[in-house]
Amino acid sequence: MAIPRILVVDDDPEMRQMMTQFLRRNGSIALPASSEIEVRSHLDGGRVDMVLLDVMLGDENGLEICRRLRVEQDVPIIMVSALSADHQRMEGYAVGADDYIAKPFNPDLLLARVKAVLSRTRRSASLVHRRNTKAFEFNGWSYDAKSGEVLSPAKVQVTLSRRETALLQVLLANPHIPLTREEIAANLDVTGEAQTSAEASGRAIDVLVGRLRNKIEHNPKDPQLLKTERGVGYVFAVDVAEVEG
Amino acid sequence: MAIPRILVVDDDPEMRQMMTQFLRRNGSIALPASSEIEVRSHLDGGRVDMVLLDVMLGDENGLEICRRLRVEQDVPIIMVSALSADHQRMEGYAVGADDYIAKPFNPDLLLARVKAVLSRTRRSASLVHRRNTKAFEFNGWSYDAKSGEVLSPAKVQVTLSRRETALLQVLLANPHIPLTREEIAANLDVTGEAQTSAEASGRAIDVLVGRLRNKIEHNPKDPQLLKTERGVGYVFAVDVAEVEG
DNA sequence: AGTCTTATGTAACAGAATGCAACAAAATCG
DNA sequence: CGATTTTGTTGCATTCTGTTACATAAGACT
Repeated sequence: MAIPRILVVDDDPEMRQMMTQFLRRNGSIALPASSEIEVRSHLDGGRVDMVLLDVMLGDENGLEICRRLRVEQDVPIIMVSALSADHQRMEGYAVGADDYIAKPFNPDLLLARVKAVLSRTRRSASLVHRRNTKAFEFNGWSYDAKSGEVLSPAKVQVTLSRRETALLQVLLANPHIPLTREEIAANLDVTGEAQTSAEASGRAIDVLVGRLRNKIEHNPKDPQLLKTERGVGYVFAVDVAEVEG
Repeated sequence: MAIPRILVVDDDPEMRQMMTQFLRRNGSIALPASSEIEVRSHLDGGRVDMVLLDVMLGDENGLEICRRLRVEQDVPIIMVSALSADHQRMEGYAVGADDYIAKPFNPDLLLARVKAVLSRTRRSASLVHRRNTKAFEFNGWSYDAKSGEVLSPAKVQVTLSRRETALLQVLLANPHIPLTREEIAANLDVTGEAQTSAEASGRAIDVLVGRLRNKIEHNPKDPQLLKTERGVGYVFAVDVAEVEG
């Protein structure tokens, strides 16, 4: 599965930030939210693999939200709360939560539970869904995201390093959109452990771009695909077609 | 679903009796067991919807049993233990338990959790035929967890060492998820002993990975299955299908 | 145009991560 | 116990990636 996307719902900004940051450091994409409206907009809009839901949300009630979501959607929910008395926990399970964690919690324990719930979801999903592999085509080139294979228009296989592959993926996801070096760097790290995206010298991306150009541009000195936007960053300047893998 | 059949595994007769009676009073069929052998005979023989597994079983280790069952069978497991410290709980989740309950517990809470896990299982499994034994297929290869047999796409049997088998199991359980060396090592051991898993040289996993590659990769120099995530660890980069065992 | 300033390209280097062969230690088996 | 297999350790080769320094290109301003 791809990187898990976790919706963190808490009305206390400090708590919310703590949790999102921790999850991000441990390889998830954490989406902050503080109200039912925000939760719904996320669930309607993009993919969300799990919801961490605080029980007390100011004037809203987490248990109530959980109950409603359970009826409408099939997304795993872990309740988080300062109320740890047994009957409180049972209420959590009663409204259909997949797990219930008492605050304050050990972050590693939270992570363990998140993983447990996710792997359960994954386990069952693998039996039903079929992962459709993605492949891309651009200007005669093709890139198979599954195998990581890159084929030139002449069907010659080109080997990209890990970082070069990541860059290509970022570009393919954003064709015709100029990206700053910061944006590129931020999106490159999404693989596994998110590093501190503190780019020391700032030129790393330039060099990386140069290396990718050497591999996929017909004439690296006069790039047709990966163009420079002076003063801004770089653009992938051709159309990208997404095809079945 | 019919009345749930729950396997209660505890070597303390008093505890076992208390739990089975409580579960029976609350509408389940409770099957007592006190050792891994008994567990297996039940799982092989009749239908079992869930296992309540004590962590300390005299000279046997509940965590170890859990880990083995997880690989071979697809039955929900709730660990039960007097050890409630956070890291103990994490160990429980780490070996794949669906939940972890500390003794002494409120019987009603136990019931709530049992119901939660069961409803989860029901939700996901209702559409598919329920199977007990596990076998896997990936890229033409097959692995039968029960017999430990590995067959190449050409149906040639390959012999893996114990450690190589363990590594393969860890990978099959986490396809497409980058695993750090620490995560791999932790999941390889779980001998129940000190979870310190102090990897002395840290390179043991690298070598192990290399050895497995030599056996299951078409071209070990250019791995298609067991790929390196530089700076992170390793990934099993193909889809894994669980098939009838 | 000519010059200055800044941004980008890139070769060379360095440090780190990984692959791997060879050896050593440990476990297994008879 | 010795023979065999498995597993961990070590050292070196290779690959990858960021940094640096300098070359080149693009504007900006006289």
